[in-house]
Parts: sequence; C-alpha cells; structure tokens
Amino acid sequence: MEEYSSERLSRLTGMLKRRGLILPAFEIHGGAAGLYDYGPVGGRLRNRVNQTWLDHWQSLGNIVEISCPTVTPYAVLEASGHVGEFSDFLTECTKCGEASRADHLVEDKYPNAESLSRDELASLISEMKPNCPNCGESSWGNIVAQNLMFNTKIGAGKSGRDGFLRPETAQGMFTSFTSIYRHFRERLPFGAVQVGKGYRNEISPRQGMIRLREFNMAELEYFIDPEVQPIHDFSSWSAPVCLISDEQGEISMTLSQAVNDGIIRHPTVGFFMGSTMDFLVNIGINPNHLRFRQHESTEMAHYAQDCWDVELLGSYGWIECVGIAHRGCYDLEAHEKATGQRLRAWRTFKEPKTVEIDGWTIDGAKAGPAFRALAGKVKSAIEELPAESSFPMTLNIDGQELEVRDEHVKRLQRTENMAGEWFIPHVVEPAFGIDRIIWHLLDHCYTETEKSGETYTLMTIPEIIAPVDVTVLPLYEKDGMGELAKSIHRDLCSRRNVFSIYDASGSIGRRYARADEIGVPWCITVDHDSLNDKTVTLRSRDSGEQIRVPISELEF
RNA sequence: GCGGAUAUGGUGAAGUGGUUAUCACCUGAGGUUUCCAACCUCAUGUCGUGGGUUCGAUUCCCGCUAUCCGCACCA
Repeated sequence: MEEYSSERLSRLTGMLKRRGLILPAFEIHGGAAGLYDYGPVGGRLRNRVNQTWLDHWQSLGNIVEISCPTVTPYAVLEASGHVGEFSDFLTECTKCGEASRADHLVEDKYPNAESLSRDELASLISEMKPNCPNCGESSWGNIVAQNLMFNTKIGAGKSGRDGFLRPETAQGMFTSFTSIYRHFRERLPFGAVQVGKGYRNEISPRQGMIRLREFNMAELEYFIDPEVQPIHDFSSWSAPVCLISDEQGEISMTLSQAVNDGIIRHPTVGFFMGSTMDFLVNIGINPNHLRFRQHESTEMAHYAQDCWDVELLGSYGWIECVGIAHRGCYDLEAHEKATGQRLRAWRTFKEPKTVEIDGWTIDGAKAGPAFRALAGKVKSAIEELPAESSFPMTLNIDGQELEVRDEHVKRLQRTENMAGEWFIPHVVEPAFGIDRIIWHLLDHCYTETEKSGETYTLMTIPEIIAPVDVTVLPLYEKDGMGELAKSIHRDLCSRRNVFSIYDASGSIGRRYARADEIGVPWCITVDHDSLNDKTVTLRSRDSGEQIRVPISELEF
C-alpha cells in the first residue's frame, strides 16, 4: 500500500504540472485560487473520464444525456432552495469588527442552528446575547447572508435579470423533467445524466484540486415511483464494503445486507453505491482506499432524505468524492410550487377506483349575482360541506356573515371512475466530483519504484482512460525509421478514439520513461528490422514485456 | 476570513544592496549509440506583482496576488 506523504505529494504535483496534466490556471497573470487547467495531457484524461462515466450509466438502458446552461435565472435557484440555503449568515461584532457566523454563535443552545432562518437567528442572538469569540463583547450588527453562488446579470443594463452560475447540474434535469418524461413515453423509472461545470464562490479554496471554485461535475437524476419496490441485482457485489453508518459507526458488510437491514434506507441508493464503486475501480481507484459514509441527519442537505458519500483516501486524507442522495420529491415539488407547472408522473391503478361524490356546489346563475366578488370563496366553502347539510345557512366569509339559501346551491351527486393518479416521482441522485475523482485516481496510480538504483515513476492508469493510448518511437531518426514511425503514428491517430504521440528525442530508455510517467500503456518501437519485415516492437507499460508485431496487425 | 511561513528558468534548488544571477534535471539542435532516464558539443529559457527607501533593489520596507501550514469553513 502506497504511503501518502507531503514529499510524495509535492513530487506528484510537480510532475502533473511539468508533464501537462494539471496546472494552476492563469499563472502568467499571477494565478487565481481555486481554478485549475487540465493541460495537454490532462485535457484528454478529463474527457475520457467523462465519457467513461457517461457510458457507465447509459449502459443501464434507461438513461439519457442532456446538457443545460450554467447561467441560471435567479428564480430557478430560489425555487430549489439554494438562494435561501446555500449561504452562510454572518454578523459583525460592532466593537472589534470580527465577522462571525450567526448560527455558530447560538449553536450551544441550538445544535442544528444551520437550519434557522435569518429572522430566527436575529431574535435568538438578541435574546441569548452571545459573546464575541474574538473580543468577548456582546454587541452584534445586522445579519447578512453571504451567498456562496457566483452572481451574474443575464442581459445588460436595466433590463438585465439577476442570475447565478449553477452550483450543481441537477436543477437542469429537474426543470427539463417533462421533456425527459415524454422521451421515455411516460414510464418510470428513468434517469437523466449531465456532465459539466459547476461553480461555488468558496471563501477559501484549499488543497489543490479538492476545493475548486469552478469544477467538473457529473450527476445522474434517477426518477422512481416511491410506491414501487425496486428490484436490483446485488449479486455482483458479494464482498463486504466499508460503511460508516449514522447509527452503527464503521461496519463491514455487503451492500445487499446493508439494504436488507435498513442501514441503507432505499434499495436504489444501495444499487447505485455498488455501481459507483464499479465505475471508480474501473478507472483506477484503489478499492482499499474507498469507503462509504452516511450523512448524519444534522448534516444532510436541505433536500435529502438519505445520503451516502463515497470517500477516497489520498494525500489529503479521506475526501468525499461522490454523494448518493435520496432527494425524495423535494426538487420537483419545489419547482412545481414555484411555477404552477405539473412535474408529475401518472400512475395507473391496477383496478380503476370509483369515487362517489356526494355533496353540494353553488348554482352559478343565482349565487354569482348574489355574492359577487365572494362567490368563488363561497363555492369552495360549500363544496367542503357534508352531504347532509341543509339550507339556508349562514357562512362567515372574510369576516362577513352571508346567508346561503336553497336557491344558491345545487346538489352534486355522481360516480367518478379514476384510472390512476398523478404523483411526484422520487429522485435518487449520484453526484460525482470529477476533479476530485481524477485527482484521486492519479494519486492512486502514481507509483514510485526503483530501476537500476534510480527512482522511477510510473502512472498505472487503466487503458480505458489513459490520456495517450500509445507512443511511437523510432529507434533512430535515420535510414527511414523516422518516416516509417511517423506514418504508423499518423495511421493510429486517424483511428476512431485513438491518440498516439510521436517521440524521437533522447535515448530509447528515456522515451520509455517519459511515456511511463504519464501512463501511456503501450509503446511501439520502429527499428532497422521494421524497415525490412514490417514488424515493430510492442512494449507494455505494466509488465515491460516486448513482443514483435506486424505493423498491419496493430490493434488499437 | 484570522494567524504563521513562502514566492528565483519548464521542474527542483543555491545566492547577492553594485559589471553579464548560479547549479542539476528537463527542453531544442548536432554528433555518437542496434530497445529501458548513457555520453559529447552547442543553444533556449528565471528573480510573482505594484509601490516606497536608495545614486543603484532580485536582495530592505509596505500593499496586492498566489502557494503551503494551523484555526475556521466545507450545499
């Protein structure tokens, strides 16, 4: 097991920068905290991780990919709860000027103060008079919301609307629900995936790629009928995994056992946990440095019912890289309330239900002129009345006593057949921090060994995400070996989804070392024999083995 | 955001109030070399940024930006 040390970390980050995988962005202008570039090697690595992620989920068969804007109108994120929740409330000590988080000042008495509103916090602070942790005085100014989303204006000048850069891709999937629902012919379950950028104006980005202000995320929103018991196949995950449960602490058990015991509160969450683990291990994450941690009820996001993080161990300790949340009906309901649009699915009953309606309603032709503006409210009140009501009666509507007479009302009696009902689907969301995952796979694949007494580094990146598939090396750039190597290189590059590098500088050993350092799985060497018999040497990064292969049979 | 430290070629380091800032590796060109960081010659490329002190600042001082370490934060 690789030892993580700060020395190894600095060698790794130095290599990533030197070899063009990951670099601080805008460095010639002094840099900018929390912003990183994927360089000439990293760019393709990121792309392949994204593509592998998409392929992984699309293989389920009921998943579509969509792509939504990052610029998002204010109303969308207000409806989702982000404007209200995605911020910290700060208040300044008027004596020393130190800013403190308002919820922290009262959390002795209210352990879950994070969930309090601004007004509640203000009244609690004036009541409890907490002391300033800096100067000890108790004299607090107004509470201001420090929002962690990037503000922007959509449009210019006065006509510009307020907006934000999205803090997650998820909202686009929810606001597109009806289109996705129609695409799937209105049959649950189905899911939508999206990979793209998200933004958070972090107060203090730290730890390199771990906390970024602009980051790559990949999210799946999987819509399910809460009344249908899902059937998932857990048989491929027979080994126990490390779970840190809210109630039981760290335990080791299989996913199916954890679902059966109710530790994982929904089978689909458990299924996605297993599927997520498969994806991560496939792209090079060390399974021994992976664990699942359940959110405690107090740290759960405003939308979640249950949430399991995948944490990966690397140079910065255990870092949450994936969150698998059961969001219930929170999001669709929130957007439905804000817009009045129906964001529901239709559930057909096994047997149509008949509902006897027996009650009263108004006779519009009489009641309308009689009650005028109040007629609508009278109608609602009348329809609430039991069938055995008798008229005339007196109703109190908006403080007015109204006499409702026989002539104003009609008996309502009929039998309705209901074939089904509209309901708000529930959502299970695996949300991946791509940058954190890429960081950890590089951290896990970075191997320092010795070769003839010298330190030797190689990246054991799996072939499916290797940024470079193959390098083509002429033993010497003379006698036509260079030309032959270049033609092989061009042929490989022209193939679908294959990327080759041509490298002719330095000794052959140096070039193998360079290829190993960025994790190129295969090297092709063109030598004198190649000119005659049209064969080349194919060298494996991981085994160092070399075999002779005809140029016409190179398989990439 | 607070406290502390740091900032010198692509990378890692050395050094200085005064002529042209040093070294290794890397990179490029040429030579040599018949498959795992070899060697020879030559070449490219640096004092984060703005201000101050000074005849003169990469060096001293201040601001800014960034990085690292604590604290705090982490939907």
